[in-house]
Amino acid sequence: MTEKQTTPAARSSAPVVRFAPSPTGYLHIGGARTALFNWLYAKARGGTFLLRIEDTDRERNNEAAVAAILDGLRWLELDWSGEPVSQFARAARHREAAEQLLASGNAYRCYLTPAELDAMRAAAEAEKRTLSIRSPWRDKNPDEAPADLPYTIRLKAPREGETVVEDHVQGRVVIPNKDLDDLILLRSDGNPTYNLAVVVDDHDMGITHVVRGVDHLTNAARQTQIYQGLGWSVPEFAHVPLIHGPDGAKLSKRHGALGVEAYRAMGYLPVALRNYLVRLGWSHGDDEIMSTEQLVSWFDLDGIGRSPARFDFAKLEALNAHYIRQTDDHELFERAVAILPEIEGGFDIARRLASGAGPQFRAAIPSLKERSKTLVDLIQGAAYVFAARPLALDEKAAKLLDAPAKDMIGKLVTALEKAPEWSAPALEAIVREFSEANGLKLGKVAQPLRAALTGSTVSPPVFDVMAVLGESESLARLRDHAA
RNA sequence: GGUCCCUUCGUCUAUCGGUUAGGACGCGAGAUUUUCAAUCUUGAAAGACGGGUUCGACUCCCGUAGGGACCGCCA
Repeated sequence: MTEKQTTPAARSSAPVVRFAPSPTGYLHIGGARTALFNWLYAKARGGTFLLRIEDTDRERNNEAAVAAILDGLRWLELDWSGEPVSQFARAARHREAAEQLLASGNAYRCYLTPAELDAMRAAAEAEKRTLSIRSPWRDKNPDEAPADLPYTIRLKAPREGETVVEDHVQGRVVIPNKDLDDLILLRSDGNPTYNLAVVVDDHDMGITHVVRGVDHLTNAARQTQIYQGLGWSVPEFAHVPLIHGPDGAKLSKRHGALGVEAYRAMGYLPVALRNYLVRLGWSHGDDEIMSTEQLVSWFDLDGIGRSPARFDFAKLEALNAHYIRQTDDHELFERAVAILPEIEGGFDIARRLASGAGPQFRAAIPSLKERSKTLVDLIQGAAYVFAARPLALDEKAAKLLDAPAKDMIGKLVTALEKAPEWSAPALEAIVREFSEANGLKLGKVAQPLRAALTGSTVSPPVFDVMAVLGESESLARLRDHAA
C-alpha cells in the first residue's frame, strides 16, 4: 500500500484472494490464468494471494499433482503468501459448520441412499423431466429418523424467490431458487463436500474476492445460500470465462490443455506466457506487450471480458519471440540449459556443454536470439556449435557445395588465413574484398561459406558464426569442403 | 431437457449512442538484406440474424440462430 492518506473504505479494500486448485493433475493453462488474475489483483491492490489445495476427495488426492501445481506456479513466478492450506486438514471445522447449520435449522439429515438417488435421476430422465432432488427428509420431524442408518447433511435451501450473484465479470446473475436443490454438505462418511468446504475456508481465510472460472458460477449461487445460512457475509465474486481450444471446442491435450511444464519444455518464457494469458480475456486499451510492472499497475477485474477465448499458439510464439529478444544472454543461457533434459537431443547437448562447448554456446546466443521464437529454436539454432566434423550437410547445403563452390572455398581459406584478427568485422572485410575482386555478389560467397560452416543454408550471419566457432574450427570446417 | 452466460476482422481484442469501427497475431505485397529472422511501408479482413428504442446504434431492449458452463455423497 502507498503512504497516501486513505479513506476507511480504501484502507479496507486491500483484498485477500486465493487460487484453489484441486490436486487432480498438473496446473493446466486455464488454472494458470486464473492464478495469474488472482495474483495480479492482489499485487495491484496491495493485497494477499493465498493458495489452497482442494483435496477433500480422498480418493483423488495426489501428492505428485500438488507438487506439479506448485512447481507450475513457481515457474510462472506467481508467488503466494504462507503455506498452501490443505482443505482436507480442515474437515473438522467444516463439520462444525455443518452442525451449526443443522442447529439453526438451515440444514437437515437426509437418509436417501445413493441407490434411491440414482433411481430418482433415472426416473426423471425417463420422463424427460427436470431433475430436482426433493428429499422427503427435509420436512420430517427429527424423531422420525432411523436410529442407525447413515445419513448426509443437506442444506435446507430456500425454495421460493431467487438467489443473486453480484459478479465483477458476469454482472448481476439471478438464479431462481427452485432450480437449486438441497445440496449435500456432509457426506454419509462424515466428510465435507466441496461447496461447504469452500465457503468455510474462504470465510476463515478472510477471502474478500473469489476469482475463478465461470464453471463455478452456479456454485456461487449455492455457496451464497450457505453463507446466508451461516450468517456470514458473501465475498465479492469474479467468474472469468473459460479458455477454449483453437477450434472453439473444449481445450484438449492436442490444443493447450497441457500442464504449464509442457510450455516450459516447449521453450516458452514465463513472462511471455503471462503476457499472453493475461490478454486472453483481459485488456487495457490497445496494449499488447506489457511488463509485469505495467500489468500490476493496470490490472483490474473490470477489464475482464465475458466471452470465452480461444488459445492461439501463433500469438504466444510472437510474444515469446519478442521476450526472447529482450532477455539478456545469461538468463537465456541458463533457461536453455534448464530445459535440456526435457527436449529431444538435449542429453547430447548437455554433454557437449559439459565438455567445453559452453563458452561457444554463450557466444552464439546474441545472434541466435534474434531469430528464435522459443528456447527450443535457440538450442536448435545452436546445432552448428555442437556439431562435430566432418559436418553432415542437409540437402540444400549439399547442393550448394558443388565443385565451383568448393573451389571458391579453397581460395577463401587462403584469404581468411591472413585475417589480422579473427573477428566478425575483420572476416567480413576479407570476404567482401574477395567477392568484389571476383565480381561476385556477397550472397554468392556467403551461402557456400554458410553451408560448409554449419551444414545448413540457414544460420545467423556467417561472420558471427565464424567468430563463435573460432579460427581453427572455422578453417577446419572450410577445409573439409574445399576442393 | 432446465438454469445461467456468450456472439466486433481467421484469432485475441478496443469502442463505454455520433469513429473512414482502432490495435495485435496470422496472411498478402513491397523496402532492406549474406541465408533465416528482425525492422519499416503497405494490402485484404469484422459488428451472427431479425425486430424495436433513438435525431442517431457495434454500443440499450426483445426475439431467433449458433456456442459455452452447470445441473454428483467430484472439485
